[in-house]
This record gives sequence, C-alpha cells and structure tokens, in this order.
Amino acid sequence: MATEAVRTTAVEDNLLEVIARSLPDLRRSERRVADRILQAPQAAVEMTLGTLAAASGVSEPTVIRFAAAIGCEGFRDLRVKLARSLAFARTTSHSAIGPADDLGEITGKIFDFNLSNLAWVRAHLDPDAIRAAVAALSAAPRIEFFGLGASGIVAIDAQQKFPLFGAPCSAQTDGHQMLMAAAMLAPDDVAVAISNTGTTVDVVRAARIAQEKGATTIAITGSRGPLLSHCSIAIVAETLENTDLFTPTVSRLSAMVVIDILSTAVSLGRNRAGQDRIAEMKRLLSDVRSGRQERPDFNGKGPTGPEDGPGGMAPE
Amino acid sequence: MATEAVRTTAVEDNLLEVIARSLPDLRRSERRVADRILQAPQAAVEMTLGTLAAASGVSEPTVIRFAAAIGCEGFRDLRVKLARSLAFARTTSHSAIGPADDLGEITGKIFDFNLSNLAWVRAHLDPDAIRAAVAALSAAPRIEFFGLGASGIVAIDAQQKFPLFGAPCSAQTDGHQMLMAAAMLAPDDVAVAISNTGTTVDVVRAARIAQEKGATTIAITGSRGPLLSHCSIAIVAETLENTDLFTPTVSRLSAMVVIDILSTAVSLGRNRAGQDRIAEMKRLLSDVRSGRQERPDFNGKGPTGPEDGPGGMAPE
DNA sequence: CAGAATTTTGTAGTCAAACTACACAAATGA
DNA sequence: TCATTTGTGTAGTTTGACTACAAAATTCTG
Repeated sequence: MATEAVRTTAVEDNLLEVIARSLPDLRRSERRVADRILQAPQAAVEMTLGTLAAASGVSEPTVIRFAAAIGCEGFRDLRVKLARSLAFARTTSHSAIGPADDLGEITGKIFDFNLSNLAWVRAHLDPDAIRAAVAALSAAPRIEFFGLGASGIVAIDAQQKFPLFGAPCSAQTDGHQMLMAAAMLAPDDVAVAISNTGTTVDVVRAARIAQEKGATTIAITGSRGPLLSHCSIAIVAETLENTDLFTPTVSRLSAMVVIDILSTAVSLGRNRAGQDRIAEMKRLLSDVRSGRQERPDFNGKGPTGPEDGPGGMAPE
Repeated sequence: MATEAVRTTAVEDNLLEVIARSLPDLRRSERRVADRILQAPQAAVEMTLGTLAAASGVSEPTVIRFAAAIGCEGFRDLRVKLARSLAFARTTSHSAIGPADDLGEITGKIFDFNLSNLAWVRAHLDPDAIRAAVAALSAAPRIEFFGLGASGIVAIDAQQKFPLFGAPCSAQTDGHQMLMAAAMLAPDDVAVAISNTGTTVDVVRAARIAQEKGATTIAITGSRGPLLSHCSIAIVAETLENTDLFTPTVSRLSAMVVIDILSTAVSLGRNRAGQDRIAEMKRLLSDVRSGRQERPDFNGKGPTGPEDGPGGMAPE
C-alpha cells in the first residue's frame, strides 16, 4: 500500500502552517477567514461552512474559495486536513506561557530531535545489510551481543528479545567477558557488535576474535570506524548527532529500532508456530504482571523479563 | 493526587483504538462498517456517508448509528475524529505485519510505527507532571530508579545520566534490591518507578515503600495502573495502540525520551551547560529541517569519546 | 415450535449543508 | 473617465447528513 507515504512530519503537512504562510497571498476577505481559523483552530473544525462564514464576517463562497486557495479540495477536505494538523498541536489548554514555558519547549525540542533522527536513520539504512543480517541471525545456532556503556543497554535489550531470534542469546557488557564469549564462538554463530562510535577498543577486539573463530559478525554502529573492518555485515545507523557531546539517546533509540527490525524479521521468517509461541509467552507474561503467578526468576540477564516482555508479536 | 495530575485523554482519543475495542459490542451490520474502516482508514476519511455505507454493504442510517455507537456526534464528527487519529497512525497502524511482507516493508512499518507513537506521546504528555518531576529531581539529594525487565533497561539508562541529574543515582532492576533501596530512602529523595503496564507488583511495592518513607515518587508508565496510586507524580506516556504489535519497544523508546527530557531539564536548571545543549539541538534541528542533511561537525572533545558516553554530558 | 415481544436493519423522506453560476461592486490602469 | 480586471456577495442547485417509520430478523416465552 502506501509504503511511500513517507512522513517527515513536514511543514507541508501542517495546514495551520500552510495557512499562516500563504497569508500574504490571500485576498482581503479570505484573509479574514484565515485569521479566524488561526485564532481558534480547535473551534474551527467544529464549525460548519455557514457558521465559519458568519464568524469571519464573509459569505459562504468566500470560505470555499479560501479553501481552494490553500490547496484543499473543498470545505470538507479543509476540515479533515485541519483536524489532522490539530492532532499534532500540543494540548495547549493549560500550558501557561511564562518562565515555565521553557520546559514545554525543551520537551518539544527533544521530541523533535529524536523524531527527526529516527526519520533520518530510516531513510539511510542499508536494506542489503539488514537482509544479510536477518539471514545470518535466522540460521545462527547461537547469538552474542557485545556492547559497552550505553551500547551495553542496547545489547541487553537485544538479548531480551531472544525468543524472537529463536536461538540462545547472550549479551556481554563487560570487556573481559566479551572476549571470552567471542573466543567460544563457532562458525555459523553470530556476533553482533554494538558501538555508536564504532571505535570502542574492547568491542572491536571482541569482533575481531569472533571473526577469527569463523563466526558471522554484524556491526550495529552509528558511524564508520575500525569496527567495520572486523565485521562482515555493517548496519550503520548514522545519526545526526555523532558527537559524544549531545544526547546519545538518539543513537540508542536508533539501535533499538534496528534490533526491533531484526528480531521481528527473523521471527516472521521462521514459521507461524514461532509466532504462536510468542503469543503464548505474552499471555504468560500478563499473568505474571498481575501477580497471579510466581514470576520467573530474573537475574538481569535471565530469560524473560517480567516487565513488558521481550519482543511482543502476534495480534491476539 | 496523582490521578489529578494527569490528563484524562490518550487512548480514548484514538478512534481506531476505540473502534477496535468496541468491536464486540457492535451489531452485525455495524461491525461491517467498523471492519471496513479499520481495513482502510485512510480511504474512509475521504468517503461520504453514502459511499461508506455502500462500501460496507449496509444502509446509510446504519453508518450513522455506528457513529453514535462509538461515541461520535454524527458522521461529520466521526470523520473529524478519524482524521485526527490518522494523523498519527496514518502509515502503519492496523496493517499487521505478516510473513509475506517484504523486508523493506517491515523496516518501514517498524520505523513508522515508532515514529507515530513518539509523536503521539509527545502530544499527550502532561506538561504539569513533567514540571513537577523536574522540580522534585532538581532538589533531590538522592535518586533511585526502579524497573524490571525491559523497564529495567530504561532504569539503567536513566542511571547512566546521573551527571545530568547532578545527584547520586541508582538503578534497581531486581525485585528484592528494589525493596531494600526503597526502604533506605528519606524525605526529599526521589524514587522513579518505571513500568510500562503500571502493574508490575515488585515495582508497585517498591513505590509504595518509597512513598511511606516520605520520598517523592514519580511514575513513568505506559498506562494507568495500580502504580499510580503510590506515586505523587505520574508521567503517563500512553502509546498509540494496544494491539501489542511492537508495543514493548515503543514503550521503551517513549520512556527513554521522557528520561532524556527530565535529565535535560534538570541540567538546564542547574547550570549553563544544559542551555548550550539545547542551543546545539536547536541548531541541528534547523539544519535537518532546511534539508541540508549534512552531518554536524565533530568539533569538541577530540577523538576519544569513550563508547557512547554515559549521559550526554555537556562540554565543560 | 408457534407466536409474541424485542431488537435490528432498511426505505423513504426531510432538512441543511456544501457547492456553482452569475451578477454586482471595487479596484486598477489606460 | 471609462474599460477592464479582480474581488465579493446573492440566489439557486445539488448532494450529503440525518429522522421517522415500517419491515425483517432475532430472541423469548408458553
């Protein structure tokens, strides 16, 4: 279907923005309509053609012409588009303006930043690398995730999705254990090395060893670096910030989404039975959550996290 | 008091969710309408009453009754609400991922899904709750993060940002240690309880104990649950839909972004470094928007960059 | 398993909203 | 100034949204 309905939350989508922007090009009475809408957009969607015309002090056809002028099919279309734009608008009602408004701005900026970055990563992911990674992971008898620091979090996240991968998974977040685990790998095993910078020495070393042992090595990284030379498959989720100075959160988010894609794809590639198993697992989890059963032991790397479940698949 | 601090909107706003949820309560022919809408929501907003009736194989009044049944004023209202929901769910939403899906499509859907959800959360976050949380965290001599399983990852992530919080932070991801840590808290200390479901018993219990000890308790959760009754500040990042396709990842992302917001805001209040960070983010954002998709420069701290850096420390 | 009571659905009709054709008014330019 | 262009409103038409009621289907009861 509309696979290419690529959404960038672009300005063009936001009708309010469009209206404000085309304000100078409008005729005088049309502008009255525009003003009226901008003044209380929320109320405008509720209005009818006649109502809005009256509220703006113009005639009904003028409103229709206005709709056409800003690129709508008609008044109906205008209302729909307006409603759509309004959905993104903040629930402004009680966010007072003042010194505290900084906070709202921070919230908005951080969301924007993360959203923009994800959209960017989406557009720049290499499909072939994903495909190769999925193939390797699907066939792997054993999977190791390597990551230090913030990337260690991603590694653990990946490890928790092991039911989707359908193979024993471990996450190594310690430099030494990473090496030991890498040394234990065999051909067909897969090592996933996660590093935002692509330079972290321990991770690079672990990847090298894993490769020497004949394992398939997959890199999930935020920028090209030494790591890639020891990995046969490179998934580069380049983010807009790659300095270590600001918000490493986005690199984590990107990596986690990549993991999500891999695990989902592997799971789907397997068979329907695998999906049923996941559904069953989710059911068990919901029992655990409500405290009706003893929860499975959880040691930080344990099989299933009681909370939120590893992968989440299969509609009910 | 916690419940008051929260907006009473969210999932109820998402008409698709509402429709899917009230499916069993509908009469047979009304359900035909529902199915038709869910099947192609994008097309449904374009349709007229008669068109939709014909497409569903029912009469026009049935469609109107359907609208009333799901809580709309009439067909017009239905269309507006639908458009509003579609603003978020537009591209993916109810198109479940099946084995037949091409890999590229899976990638796109997962990205879209996560993006839509983040946008949704963004629009529905309660600014007052954020404000209260920032205030509490800024004044806290000690901060504990509680989370199990997938939410444990978020807790660790939060803990790694301790430089931004400017106070000793711990992350407890084990049921028992969680309780012990909670018991050690004192007034003014802050406990942040993270649970997507809001029901995880251990986390709820830890929150209760923390509250009994006089600490300020902050909940970061994906849905209302028992947890809220033991938390004085509730940050509810409700996700777009509950079909559980990818909800776990989405909830983690949302929670991490919330953490990011909190840490940034706290840091901003503390020193000027936080302000620089915001300024930088704004710059990056404007670059993205203007379509100049260059990677930002790497000036700053030189090449080292210990793997991904714990917490996005601002430059000295 | 009738047959009544109730619920569900469609038919026909009404009202109002959305759109169109056209004519008048205002503004612009020679 | 008048002619031409542009802008705006009036009046009329079409269509879509909704309502009243009757037919069909379902359920309930004896």
